Amino acid sequence: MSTEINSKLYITNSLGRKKELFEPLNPPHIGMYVCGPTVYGDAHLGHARPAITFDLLFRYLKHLGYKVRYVRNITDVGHLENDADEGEDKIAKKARLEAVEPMEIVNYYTHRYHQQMDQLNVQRPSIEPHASAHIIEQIEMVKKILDKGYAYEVDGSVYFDVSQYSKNYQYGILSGRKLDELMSNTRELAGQSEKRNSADFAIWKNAEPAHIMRWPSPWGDGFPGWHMECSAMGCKYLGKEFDIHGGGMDLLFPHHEAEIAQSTIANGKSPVRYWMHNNMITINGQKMGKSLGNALSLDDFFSGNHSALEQAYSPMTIRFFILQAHYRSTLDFSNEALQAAEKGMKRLMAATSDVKQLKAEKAAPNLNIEAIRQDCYAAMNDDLNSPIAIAKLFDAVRIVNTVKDGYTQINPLDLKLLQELFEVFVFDILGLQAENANQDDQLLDGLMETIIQLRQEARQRKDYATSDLIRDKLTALQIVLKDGKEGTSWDKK
RNA sequence: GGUCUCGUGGCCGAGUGGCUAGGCAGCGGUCUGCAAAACCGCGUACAGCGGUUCGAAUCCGCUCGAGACCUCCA
Repeated sequence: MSTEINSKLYITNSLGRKKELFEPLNPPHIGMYVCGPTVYGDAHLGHARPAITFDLLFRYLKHLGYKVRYVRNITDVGHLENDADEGEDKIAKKARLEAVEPMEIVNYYTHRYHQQMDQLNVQRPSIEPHASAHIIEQIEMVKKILDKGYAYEVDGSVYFDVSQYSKNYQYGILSGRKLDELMSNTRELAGQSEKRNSADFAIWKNAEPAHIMRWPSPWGDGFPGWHMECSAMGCKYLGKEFDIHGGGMDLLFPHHEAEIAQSTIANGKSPVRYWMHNNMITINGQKMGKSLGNALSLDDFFSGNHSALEQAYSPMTIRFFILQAHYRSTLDFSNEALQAAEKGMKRLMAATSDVKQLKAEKAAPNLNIEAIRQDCYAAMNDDLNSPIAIAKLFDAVRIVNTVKDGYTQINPLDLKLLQELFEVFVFDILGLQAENANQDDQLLDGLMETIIQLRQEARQRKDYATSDLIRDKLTALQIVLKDGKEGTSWDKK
Protein backbone atom coordinates (compact mmCIF):
# COMPACT_ATOMS: atom_id res chain seq x y z
CA MET A 1 0.00 0.00 0.00
CA SER A 2 1.31 3.40 -0.82
CA THR A 3 2.04 5.83 1.92
CA GLU A 4 -0.21 8.38 0.29
CA ILE A 5 -3.29 6.69 1.70
CA ASN A 6 -2.51 8.58 4.87
CA SER A 7 -2.80 11.92 3.17
CA LYS A 8 -5.79 13.98 4.12
CA LEU A 9 -8.20 14.33 1.24
CA TYR A 10 -10.77 17.08 1.60
CA ILE A 11 -13.80 17.17 -0.64
CA THR A 12 -16.71 19.53 -0.85
CA ASN A 13 -19.79 17.76 0.37
CA SER A 14 -22.90 19.17 -1.25
CA LEU A 15 -24.70 17.98 1.86
CA GLY A 16 -23.78 20.97 3.97
CA ARG A 17 -21.80 22.75 1.23
CA LYS A 18 -18.55 22.57 3.09
CA LYS A 19 -15.18 21.03 2.53
CA GLU A 20 -14.86 17.97 4.69
CA LEU A 21 -12.12 15.52 5.45
CA PHE A 22 -12.89 12.39 3.48
CA GLU A 23 -13.15 9.37 5.72
CA PRO A 24 -14.31 6.12 4.13
CA LEU A 25 -16.80 3.93 5.93
CA ASN A 26 -14.76 0.76 5.50
CA PRO A 27 -11.21 1.60 4.52
CA PRO A 28 -9.43 0.69 2.39
CA HIS A 29 -12.66 0.05 0.45
CA ILE A 30 -14.63 2.86 -1.09
CA GLY A 31 -18.05 2.75 -2.68
CA MET A 32 -18.72 5.40 -5.27
CA TYR A 33 -21.78 5.93 -7.45
CA VAL A 34 -22.12 8.39 -10.31
CA CYS A 35 -25.18 9.12 -12.40
CA GLY A 36 -24.46 7.89 -15.90
CA PRO A 37 -25.91 8.69 -19.28
CA THR A 38 -29.35 8.14 -20.70
CA VAL A 39 -28.49 6.24 -23.83
CA TYR A 40 -30.90 7.63 -26.33
CA GLY A 41 -28.49 9.93 -28.12
CA ASP A 42 -24.86 10.75 -28.71
CA ALA A 43 -22.80 11.97 -25.81
CA HIS A 44 -22.34 15.70 -25.87
CA LEU A 45 -19.82 17.90 -24.20
CA GLY A 46 -21.87 17.97 -21.03
CA HIS A 47 -21.37 14.24 -20.57
CA ALA A 48 -17.62 14.68 -20.64
CA ARG A 49 -17.46 16.84 -17.54
CA PRO A 50 -18.84 14.43 -14.90
CA ALA A 51 -17.18 11.50 -16.63
CA ILE A 52 -13.78 13.18 -16.41
CA THR A 53 -14.35 14.73 -13.00
CA PHE A 54 -15.20 11.42 -11.41
CA ASP A 55 -12.58 9.60 -13.43
CA LEU A 56 -10.10 11.94 -11.80
CA LEU A 57 -11.50 11.08 -8.38
CA PHE A 58 -11.53 7.35 -9.20
CA ARG A 59 -7.91 7.49 -10.34
CA TYR A 60 -6.78 9.57 -7.40
CA LEU A 61 -8.45 7.38 -4.80
CA LYS A 62 -6.86 4.33 -6.36
CA HIS A 63 -3.53 6.09 -6.45
CA LEU A 64 -3.85 6.81 -2.75
CA GLY A 65 -4.15 3.08 -2.20
CA TYR A 66 -7.88 2.64 -1.81
CA LYS A 67 -9.86 -0.20 -3.30
CA VAL A 68 -12.66 1.56 -5.11
CA ARG A 69 -15.84 0.06 -6.41
CA TYR A 70 -17.11 2.59 -8.90
CA VAL A 71 -20.68 2.15 -10.09
CA ARG A 72 -22.03 4.21 -12.95
CA ASN A 73 -25.46 3.40 -14.29
CA ILE A 74 -26.79 3.23 -17.82
CA THR A 75 -30.27 4.70 -17.89
CA ASP A 76 -32.20 2.74 -20.45
CA VAL A 77 -35.75 2.58 -19.19
CA GLY A 78 -36.59 6.03 -20.39
CA HIS A 79 -38.45 8.67 -18.53
CA LEU A 80 -41.36 10.91 -19.15
CA GLU A 81 -40.87 13.66 -21.62
CA ASN A 82 -42.29 17.05 -21.00
CA ASP A 83 -43.32 17.97 -24.51
CA ALA A 84 -45.98 17.19 -27.07
CA ASP A 85 -45.26 13.48 -26.83
CA GLU A 86 -46.29 13.57 -23.26
CA GLY A 87 -46.20 10.28 -21.49
CA GLU A 88 -44.15 8.59 -24.14
CA ASP A 89 -40.79 7.47 -23.05
CA LYS A 90 -37.69 8.85 -24.67
CA ILE A 91 -36.29 5.58 -25.84
CA ALA A 92 -39.61 4.32 -27.07
CA LYS A 93 -40.11 7.51 -29.02
CA LYS A 94 -36.80 7.27 -30.75
CA ALA A 95 -37.38 3.60 -31.45
CA ARG A 96 -40.69 4.25 -33.10
CA LEU A 97 -39.28 7.04 -35.20
CA GLU A 98 -36.47 4.92 -36.44
CA ALA A 99 -38.51 1.73 -36.52
CA VAL A 100 -36.11 -0.26 -34.43
CA GLU A 101 -36.30 -1.97 -31.09
CA PRO A 102 -35.69 0.15 -27.99
CA MET A 103 -32.93 -2.22 -26.98
CA GLU A 104 -31.25 -1.62 -30.31
CA ILE A 105 -31.13 2.10 -29.60
CA VAL A 106 -29.82 1.39 -26.14
CA ASN A 107 -27.09 -0.88 -27.43
CA TYR A 108 -26.06 1.45 -30.19
CA TYR A 109 -25.68 4.52 -28.00
CA THR A 110 -24.12 2.59 -25.15
CA HIS A 111 -21.40 1.49 -27.53
CA ARG A 112 -20.97 5.01 -28.81
CA TYR A 113 -20.73 6.30 -25.29
CA HIS A 114 -18.07 3.76 -24.41
CA GLN A 115 -16.07 4.60 -27.51
CA GLN A 116 -16.11 8.28 -26.74
CA MET A 117 -15.25 7.82 -23.09
CA ASP A 118 -12.39 5.55 -24.14
CA GLN A 119 -11.09 8.30 -26.38
CA LEU A 120 -11.19 10.69 -23.44
CA ASN A 121 -9.20 8.06 -21.54
CA VAL A 122 -11.98 7.74 -18.98
CA GLN A 123 -11.57 4.46 -17.18
CA ARG A 124 -14.52 2.11 -17.18
CA PRO A 125 -16.36 1.90 -13.87
CA SER A 126 -16.19 -1.28 -11.86
CA ILE A 127 -19.86 -1.97 -12.49
CA GLU A 128 -22.08 -0.39 -15.10
CA PRO A 129 -25.59 -1.58 -14.30
CA HIS A 130 -28.51 -1.08 -16.64
CA ALA A 131 -31.72 0.21 -15.12
CA SER A 132 -33.70 -2.19 -17.28
CA ALA A 133 -31.89 -5.11 -15.72
CA HIS A 134 -32.87 -4.06 -12.21
CA ILE A 135 -36.61 -3.68 -12.47
CA ILE A 136 -37.14 -6.29 -9.77
CA GLU A 137 -34.92 -4.46 -7.31
CA GLN A 138 -36.76 -1.25 -8.05
CA ILE A 139 -40.15 -2.86 -7.55
CA GLU A 140 -38.99 -4.31 -4.26
CA MET A 141 -37.93 -0.89 -3.12
CA VAL A 142 -41.27 0.62 -4.08
CA LYS A 143 -42.98 -2.10 -2.08
CA LYS A 144 -40.94 -1.30 1.00
CA ILE A 145 -41.79 2.35 0.77
CA LEU A 146 -45.48 1.54 0.37
CA ASP A 147 -45.34 -0.83 3.34
CA LYS A 148 -43.86 1.83 5.51
CA GLY A 149 -46.60 4.25 4.61
CA TYR A 150 -44.60 6.80 2.71
CA ALA A 151 -46.17 6.22 -0.67
CA TYR A 152 -49.61 5.75 -2.15
CA GLU A 153 -50.99 4.12 -5.24
CA VAL A 154 -53.27 5.80 -7.73
CA ASP A 155 -54.43 3.99 -10.86
CA GLY A 156 -51.38 1.82 -11.24
CA SER A 157 -48.88 4.51 -10.35
CA VAL A 158 -47.12 4.85 -7.02
CA TYR A 159 -46.14 8.23 -5.65
CA PHE A 160 -43.76 9.11 -2.88
CA ASP A 161 -45.55 11.08 -0.19
CA VAL A 162 -43.29 14.05 0.40
CA SER A 163 -45.41 15.72 3.03
CA GLN A 164 -45.57 12.50 5.04
CA TYR A 165 -41.80 12.25 4.74
CA SER A 166 -41.42 15.81 5.92
CA LYS A 167 -43.10 15.04 9.17
CA ASN A 168 -40.17 12.92 10.25
CA TYR A 169 -37.33 13.84 7.95
CA GLN A 170 -36.01 16.90 6.22
CA TYR A 171 -36.96 16.95 2.56
CA GLY A 172 -34.66 19.53 0.99
CA ILE A 173 -31.67 18.71 3.15
CA LEU A 174 -29.44 18.44 0.10
CA SER A 175 -30.76 21.18 -2.15
CA GLY A 176 -31.72 23.64 0.56
CA ARG A 177 -35.29 23.77 -0.59
CA LYS A 178 -38.25 24.34 1.66
CA LEU A 179 -41.25 22.13 1.27
CA ASP A 180 -43.85 24.87 1.44
CA GLU A 181 -42.04 26.78 -1.27
CA LEU A 182 -42.01 23.69 -3.41
CA MET A 183 -45.72 23.26 -2.90
CA SER A 184 -46.49 26.76 -4.06
CA ASN A 185 -43.96 26.97 -6.85
CA THR A 186 -44.32 23.76 -8.73
CA ARG A 187 -46.07 24.13 -12.01
CA GLU A 188 -49.12 22.15 -13.06
CA LEU A 189 -48.11 19.16 -15.10
CA ALA A 190 -50.06 16.40 -16.74
CA GLY A 191 -50.69 13.45 -14.49
CA GLN A 192 -50.22 15.67 -11.53
CA SER A 193 -53.86 15.45 -10.65
CA GLU A 194 -53.12 11.97 -9.39
CA LYS A 195 -50.72 13.33 -6.83
CA ARG A 196 -51.86 14.42 -3.43
CA ASN A 197 -49.27 17.14 -3.49
CA SER A 198 -47.37 18.70 -6.33
CA ALA A 199 -44.06 17.97 -4.63
CA ASP A 200 -44.73 14.23 -4.61
CA PHE A 201 -42.86 12.24 -7.19
CA ALA A 202 -43.54 8.98 -9.00
CA ILE A 203 -41.63 5.93 -7.88
CA TRP A 204 -43.60 3.66 -10.19
CA LYS A 205 -45.51 4.84 -13.20
CA ASN A 206 -48.42 3.18 -14.93
CA ALA A 207 -47.72 2.58 -18.63
CA GLU A 208 -50.18 3.81 -21.19
CA PRO A 209 -51.11 1.20 -23.81
CA ALA A 210 -48.80 2.83 -26.37
CA HIS A 211 -45.86 2.75 -24.05
CA ILE A 212 -43.40 0.16 -25.34
CA MET A 213 -41.05 -0.15 -22.40
CA ARG A 214 -43.12 -1.74 -19.67
CA TRP A 215 -42.83 -4.34 -17.00
CA PRO A 216 -45.38 -6.18 -14.88
CA SER A 217 -45.67 -5.12 -11.28
CA PRO A 218 -48.06 -5.50 -8.34
CA TRP A 219 -49.70 -2.29 -9.59
CA GLY A 220 -50.04 -3.33 -13.21
CA ASP A 221 -47.80 -2.83 -16.21
CA GLY A 222 -45.55 0.14 -15.88
CA PHE A 223 -42.04 1.40 -15.43
CA PRO A 224 -39.97 2.74 -12.55
CA GLY A 225 -39.96 6.39 -11.56
CA TRP A 226 -36.89 8.18 -12.73
CA HIS A 227 -35.14 8.45 -9.37
CA MET A 228 -35.56 4.80 -8.46
CA GLU A 229 -32.81 3.19 -10.48
CA CYS A 230 -29.95 4.99 -8.78
CA SER A 231 -31.31 4.21 -5.32
CA ALA A 232 -31.96 0.56 -6.09
CA MET A 233 -28.70 -0.11 -7.90
CA GLY A 234 -26.59 1.95 -5.53
CA CYS A 235 -27.98 -0.07 -2.64
CA LYS A 236 -27.56 -3.37 -4.45
CA TYR A 237 -23.90 -2.89 -5.31
CA LEU A 238 -22.63 -0.53 -2.64
CA GLY A 239 -24.89 -1.15 0.33
CA LYS A 240 -27.50 0.80 2.21
CA GLU A 241 -24.95 3.44 3.04
CA PHE A 242 -21.93 4.17 0.91
CA ASP A 243 -19.20 6.76 0.61
CA ILE A 244 -19.59 8.94 -2.47
CA HIS A 245 -22.35 9.80 -4.86
CA GLY A 246 -21.56 12.10 -7.74
CA GLY A 247 -23.27 13.79 -10.62
CA GLY A 248 -23.90 17.12 -12.26
CA MET A 249 -25.23 20.03 -10.23
CA ASP A 250 -28.38 19.96 -12.27
CA LEU A 251 -29.23 16.64 -10.65
CA LEU A 252 -29.13 18.03 -7.15
CA PHE A 253 -32.81 18.70 -7.26
CA PRO A 254 -35.02 16.87 -7.60
CA HIS A 255 -33.09 13.74 -8.54
CA HIS A 256 -30.66 13.41 -5.65
CA GLU A 257 -33.04 14.89 -3.13
CA ALA A 258 -35.55 12.22 -4.10
CA GLU A 259 -32.90 9.52 -3.87
CA ILE A 260 -32.16 10.52 -0.31
CA ALA A 261 -35.82 10.50 0.63
CA GLN A 262 -36.74 7.17 -0.90
CA SER A 263 -33.60 5.40 0.29
CA THR A 264 -34.00 6.76 3.78
CA ILE A 265 -37.45 5.24 3.98
CA ALA A 266 -36.65 1.96 2.23
CA ASN A 267 -33.37 1.30 4.03
CA GLY A 268 -33.72 3.18 7.26
CA LYS A 269 -30.75 5.43 6.69
CA SER A 270 -29.50 8.21 4.50
CA PRO A 271 -27.73 6.49 1.62
CA VAL A 272 -24.69 8.63 0.99
CA ARG A 273 -21.96 10.18 3.12
CA TYR A 274 -20.41 12.54 0.58
CA TRP A 275 -22.38 14.06 -2.26
CA MET A 276 -20.24 15.61 -4.96
CA HIS A 277 -21.48 17.73 -7.84
CA ASN A 278 -19.63 19.01 -10.84
CA ASN A 279 -20.63 22.33 -12.32
CA MET A 280 -22.03 22.96 -15.77
CA ILE A 281 -20.40 23.84 -19.04
CA THR A 282 -21.20 26.91 -21.08
CA ILE A 283 -20.38 27.57 -24.71
CA ASN A 284 -19.35 31.12 -25.49
CA GLY A 285 -20.88 32.10 -22.19
CA GLN A 286 -24.19 30.47 -22.93
CA LYS A 287 -25.70 27.44 -21.33
CA MET A 288 -25.40 24.40 -23.47
CA GLY A 289 -28.70 22.84 -24.23
CA LYS A 290 -30.57 21.04 -26.92
CA SER A 291 -33.17 23.74 -27.00
CA LEU A 292 -30.51 26.37 -27.68
CA GLY A 293 -29.04 24.40 -30.54
CA ASN A 294 -25.53 24.55 -29.13
CA ALA A 295 -25.31 21.08 -27.66
CA LEU A 296 -22.15 20.05 -29.45
CA SER A 297 -21.51 16.34 -29.42
CA LEU A 298 -18.15 14.96 -28.53
CA ASP A 299 -17.78 13.74 -32.09
CA ASP A 300 -18.31 17.31 -33.28
CA PHE A 301 -15.27 18.34 -31.28
CA PHE A 302 -13.17 15.37 -32.29
CA SER A 303 -13.93 15.88 -35.97
CA GLY A 304 -14.28 19.67 -36.04
CA ASN A 305 -17.36 19.27 -38.23
CA HIS A 306 -19.54 21.95 -36.77
CA SER A 307 -20.03 25.53 -37.80
CA ALA A 308 -19.21 26.75 -34.30
CA LEU A 309 -15.79 25.11 -34.34
CA GLU A 310 -12.78 26.56 -36.09
CA GLN A 311 -10.92 23.28 -35.99
CA ALA A 312 -11.01 19.77 -34.59
CA TYR A 313 -10.10 19.37 -30.93
CA SER A 314 -8.61 16.11 -29.85
CA PRO A 315 -10.03 14.11 -26.96
CA MET A 316 -6.97 14.90 -24.88
CA THR A 317 -7.38 18.60 -25.55
CA ILE A 318 -10.94 18.36 -24.24
CA ARG A 319 -9.78 16.38 -21.23
CA PHE A 320 -6.94 18.75 -20.45
CA PHE A 321 -9.20 21.74 -20.85
CA ILE A 322 -11.74 20.31 -18.43
CA LEU A 323 -9.01 19.47 -15.91
CA GLN A 324 -7.61 22.99 -16.16
CA ALA A 325 -10.73 24.26 -14.42
CA HIS A 326 -11.87 23.20 -11.00
CA TYR A 327 -14.81 20.81 -11.19
CA ARG A 328 -17.06 23.01 -9.10
CA SER A 329 -16.70 26.03 -11.37
CA THR A 330 -18.62 26.62 -14.53
CA LEU A 331 -16.39 26.19 -17.52
CA ASP A 332 -16.73 28.20 -20.68
CA PHE A 333 -15.83 26.64 -24.02
CA SER A 334 -14.66 28.77 -26.89
CA ASN A 335 -12.33 28.24 -29.79
CA GLU A 336 -9.80 30.62 -28.32
CA ALA A 337 -9.77 28.88 -24.95
CA LEU A 338 -9.58 25.45 -26.51
CA GLN A 339 -6.69 26.43 -28.74
CA ALA A 340 -4.83 27.81 -25.74
CA ALA A 341 -5.39 24.53 -23.92
CA GLU A 342 -4.19 22.56 -26.89
CA LYS A 343 -0.90 24.43 -27.02
CA GLY A 344 -0.34 24.23 -23.31
CA MET A 345 -1.03 20.53 -23.28
CA LYS A 346 1.44 19.94 -26.09
CA ARG A 347 4.13 21.70 -24.10
CA LEU A 348 3.32 19.59 -21.07
CA MET A 349 3.28 16.36 -23.04
CA ALA A 350 6.52 17.19 -24.81
CA ALA A 351 8.16 17.56 -21.40
CA THR A 352 6.80 14.22 -20.20
CA SER A 353 8.60 12.66 -23.09
CA ASP A 354 11.76 14.79 -22.85
CA VAL A 355 12.20 14.11 -19.16
CA LYS A 356 13.03 10.51 -19.96
CA GLN A 357 16.02 11.56 -22.05
CA LEU A 358 17.63 13.86 -19.50
CA LYS A 359 21.08 13.06 -18.11
CA ALA A 360 21.83 13.55 -14.44
CA GLU A 361 24.97 15.17 -13.02
CA LYS A 362 26.03 13.98 -9.60
CA ALA A 363 27.32 17.36 -8.55
CA ALA A 364 24.23 19.28 -9.61
CA PRO A 365 22.51 21.31 -6.90
CA ASN A 366 19.18 20.38 -5.40
CA LEU A 367 16.33 21.67 -7.58
CA ASN A 368 13.76 20.86 -4.92
CA ILE A 369 11.54 18.70 -7.06
CA GLU A 370 10.18 17.31 -3.83
CA ALA A 371 8.48 20.64 -3.16
CA ILE A 372 6.64 20.47 -6.48
CA ARG A 373 5.56 16.94 -5.71
CA GLN A 374 4.23 18.01 -2.32
CA ASP A 375 2.39 20.91 -3.91
CA CYS A 376 0.74 18.59 -6.41
CA TYR A 377 -0.52 16.33 -3.65
CA ALA A 378 -1.66 19.30 -1.62
CA ALA A 379 -3.63 20.56 -4.61
CA MET A 380 -5.30 17.22 -5.21
CA ASN A 381 -6.06 16.81 -1.53
CA ASP A 382 -7.77 20.18 -1.55
CA ASP A 383 -11.01 19.11 -3.19
CA LEU A 384 -9.31 17.75 -6.32
CA ASN A 385 -7.81 21.05 -7.38
CA SER A 386 -6.47 19.83 -10.70
CA PRO A 387 -5.85 23.36 -12.08
CA ILE A 388 -3.31 24.00 -9.34
CA ALA A 389 -1.72 20.60 -9.81
CA ILE A 390 -1.35 21.40 -13.49
CA ALA A 391 0.12 24.80 -12.71
CA LYS A 392 2.74 23.10 -10.54
CA LEU A 393 3.46 20.63 -13.29
CA PHE A 394 4.26 23.54 -15.57
CA ASP A 395 6.94 24.55 -13.08
CA ALA A 396 8.36 21.09 -13.62
CA VAL A 397 8.07 21.52 -17.38
CA ARG A 398 10.28 24.58 -17.15
CA ILE A 399 12.88 22.61 -15.21
CA VAL A 400 12.84 19.83 -17.79
CA ASN A 401 13.40 22.33 -20.57
CA THR A 402 16.18 24.24 -18.85
CA VAL A 403 18.01 20.99 -18.16
CA LYS A 404 17.38 19.81 -21.69
CA ASP A 405 18.82 23.03 -23.11
CA GLY A 406 21.79 22.89 -20.80
CA TYR A 407 20.92 25.97 -18.75
CA THR A 408 20.64 23.89 -15.59
CA GLN A 409 21.98 20.60 -14.34
CA ILE A 410 20.05 18.05 -12.36
CA ASN A 411 21.26 15.50 -9.84
CA PRO A 412 20.23 11.83 -9.99
CA LEU A 413 17.76 12.03 -7.13
CA ASP A 414 15.98 15.07 -8.54
CA LEU A 415 15.84 13.48 -11.96
CA LYS A 416 14.26 10.37 -10.57
CA LEU A 417 11.70 12.44 -8.68
CA LEU A 418 11.00 14.50 -11.75
CA GLN A 419 10.42 11.45 -13.89
CA GLU A 420 8.12 9.94 -11.28
CA LEU A 421 6.25 13.21 -10.94
CA PHE A 422 5.24 13.21 -14.58
CA GLU A 423 4.50 9.52 -14.62
CA VAL A 424 2.28 9.69 -11.57
CA PHE A 425 0.49 12.97 -12.08
CA VAL A 426 0.24 13.38 -15.83
CA PHE A 427 -0.55 9.79 -16.72
CA ASP A 428 -1.91 8.01 -13.65
CA ILE A 429 -3.85 10.75 -11.94
CA LEU A 430 -4.79 13.32 -14.57
CA GLY A 431 -5.21 10.50 -17.04
CA LEU A 432 -3.60 12.30 -19.94
CA GLN A 433 -2.00 10.24 -22.64
CA ALA A 434 0.27 10.90 -25.56
CA GLU A 435 -1.52 11.53 -28.79
CA ASN A 436 -0.15 11.00 -32.26
CA ALA A 437 1.29 7.79 -30.92
CA ASN A 438 4.02 7.38 -33.46
CA GLN A 439 6.49 5.69 -31.17
CA ASP A 440 5.52 2.34 -32.57
CA ASP A 441 6.01 3.37 -36.15
CA GLN A 442 9.55 2.26 -36.80
CA LEU A 443 9.34 3.02 -40.49
CA LEU A 444 8.34 6.61 -39.84
CA ASP A 445 11.00 7.03 -37.18
CA GLY A 446 13.63 5.65 -39.51
CA LEU A 447 12.57 7.90 -42.35
CA MET A 448 12.55 10.96 -40.14
CA GLU A 449 15.97 10.13 -38.80
CA THR A 450 17.31 9.93 -42.33
CA ILE A 451 15.69 13.16 -43.39
CA ILE A 452 16.94 15.00 -40.33
CA GLN A 453 20.44 13.69 -40.97
CA LEU A 454 20.37 14.85 -44.58
CA ARG A 455 19.19 18.26 -43.51
CA GLN A 456 21.91 18.41 -40.88
CA GLU A 457 24.55 17.69 -43.51
CA ALA A 458 23.14 20.38 -45.75
CA ARG A 459 23.32 22.85 -42.89
CA GLN A 460 26.90 21.92 -42.17
CA ARG A 461 27.95 22.77 -45.69
CA LYS A 462 25.84 25.92 -45.44
CA ASP A 463 23.45 24.74 -48.11
CA TYR A 464 20.55 26.53 -46.49
CA ALA A 465 18.42 26.36 -49.60
CA THR A 466 18.27 22.60 -49.20
CA SER A 467 17.86 22.56 -45.43
CA ASP A 468 15.05 25.10 -45.60
CA LEU A 469 13.38 23.20 -48.41
CA ILE A 470 13.33 20.07 -46.25
CA ARG A 471 11.90 21.99 -43.34
CA ASP A 472 9.22 23.69 -45.43
CA LYS A 473 8.14 20.47 -47.07
CA LEU A 474 7.85 18.79 -43.70
CA THR A 475 5.91 21.72 -42.31
CA ALA A 476 3.44 21.28 -45.14
CA LEU A 477 3.03 17.69 -43.95
CA GLN A 478 2.26 18.93 -40.42
CA ILE A 479 5.65 17.86 -39.14
CA VAL A 480 7.56 20.33 -37.02
CA LEU A 481 11.32 20.21 -36.62
CA LYS A 482 12.82 21.44 -33.37
CA ASP A 483 16.50 22.28 -33.47
CA GLY A 484 17.94 21.94 -30.00
CA LYS A 485 21.39 21.89 -28.49
CA GLU A 486 21.44 18.10 -28.54
CA GLY A 487 20.27 17.81 -32.11
CA THR A 488 16.99 17.98 -33.94
CA SER A 489 13.75 16.35 -32.88
CA TRP A 490 10.41 16.30 -34.62
CA ASP A 491 6.76 16.21 -33.81
CA LYS A 492 3.48 16.05 -35.65
CA LYS A 493 1.58 19.29 -36.17
C1' G B 1 -41.71 34.85 -9.08
C1' G B 2 -38.84 31.54 -5.38
C1' U B 3 -33.97 29.21 -4.00
C1' C B 4 -28.85 29.35 -5.08
C1' U B 5 -24.15 30.43 -7.56
C1' C B 6 -20.94 33.62 -9.95
C1' G B 7 -18.70 38.40 -12.07
C1' U B 8 -10.43 38.18 -11.73
C1' G B 9 -5.48 41.43 -16.54
C1' G B 10 -6.46 40.66 -24.37
C1' C B 11 -8.66 35.23 -23.70
C1' C B 12 -9.21 30.87 -20.33
C1' G B 13 -8.69 30.10 -15.31
C1' A B 14 -6.65 29.37 -9.70
C1' G B 15 -6.82 32.07 -5.36
C1' U B 16 -11.47 33.50 0.29
C1' G B 17 -8.31 39.19 4.81
C1' G B 18 -1.67 40.93 4.11
C1' C B 19 3.35 36.77 1.10
C1' U B 20 -0.22 39.52 -5.59
C1' A B 21 -1.05 30.70 -9.44
C1' G B 22 -0.73 28.72 -14.20
C1' G B 23 -1.82 28.30 -19.51
C1' C B 24 -2.55 30.94 -24.21
C1' A B 25 -1.84 35.54 -26.78
C1' G B 26 1.44 40.14 -26.85
C1' C B 27 6.18 42.91 -26.17
C1' G B 28 11.70 42.88 -25.31
C1' G B 29 15.99 39.70 -24.99
C1' U B 30 19.16 34.93 -25.28
C1' C B 31 19.98 30.89 -28.52
C1' U B 32 19.85 29.93 -34.05
C1' G B 33 22.61 30.60 -40.74
C1' C B 34 17.35 32.12 -40.53
C1' A B 35 12.92 30.47 -38.40
C1' A B 36 10.49 27.36 -35.01
C1' A B 37 11.09 25.24 -30.24
C1' A B 38 13.21 26.33 -25.57
C1' C B 39 14.93 29.77 -21.88
C1' C B 40 15.15 34.89 -19.39
C1' G B 41 12.44 39.46 -18.53
C1' C B 42 7.88 42.55 -18.92
C1' G B 43 1.49 43.12 -17.64
C1' U B 44 0.27 45.02 -10.87
C1' A B 45 -6.21 42.50 -12.89
C1' C B 46 -10.04 41.35 -9.42
C1' A B 47 -18.11 44.44 -12.27
C1' G B 48 -19.70 49.40 -9.83
C1' C B 49 -20.70 52.12 -5.28
C1' G B 50 -20.53 52.26 -0.06
C1' G B 51 -19.06 49.96 4.65
C1' U B 52 -15.98 46.85 8.36
C1' U B 53 -10.50 46.60 9.10
C1' C B 54 -3.99 48.96 10.38
C1' G B 55 -4.85 46.33 5.68
C1' A B 56 -9.93 43.34 1.08
C1' A B 57 -10.03 40.52 -5.17
C1' U B 58 -11.05 37.84 -0.56
C1' C B 59 -15.91 39.94 4.91
C1' C B 60 -20.88 42.99 4.96
C1' G B 61 -24.69 45.99 2.25
C1' C B 62 -26.70 47.95 -2.17
C1' U B 63 -26.65 48.44 -7.64
C1' C B 64 -25.69 46.38 -12.38
C1' G B 65 -24.66 41.92 -15.19
C1' A B 66 -24.40 36.54 -16.10
C1' G B 67 -25.80 31.65 -14.95
C1' A B 68 -28.10 27.22 -12.44
C1' C B 69 -32.29 24.81 -10.23
C1' C B 70 -37.63 24.96 -9.38
C1' U B 71 -39.69 20.92 -15.64
C1' C B 72 -36.40 15.89 -19.38
C1' C B 73 -31.16 17.37 -19.11
C1' A B 74 -24.22 16.12 -17.15
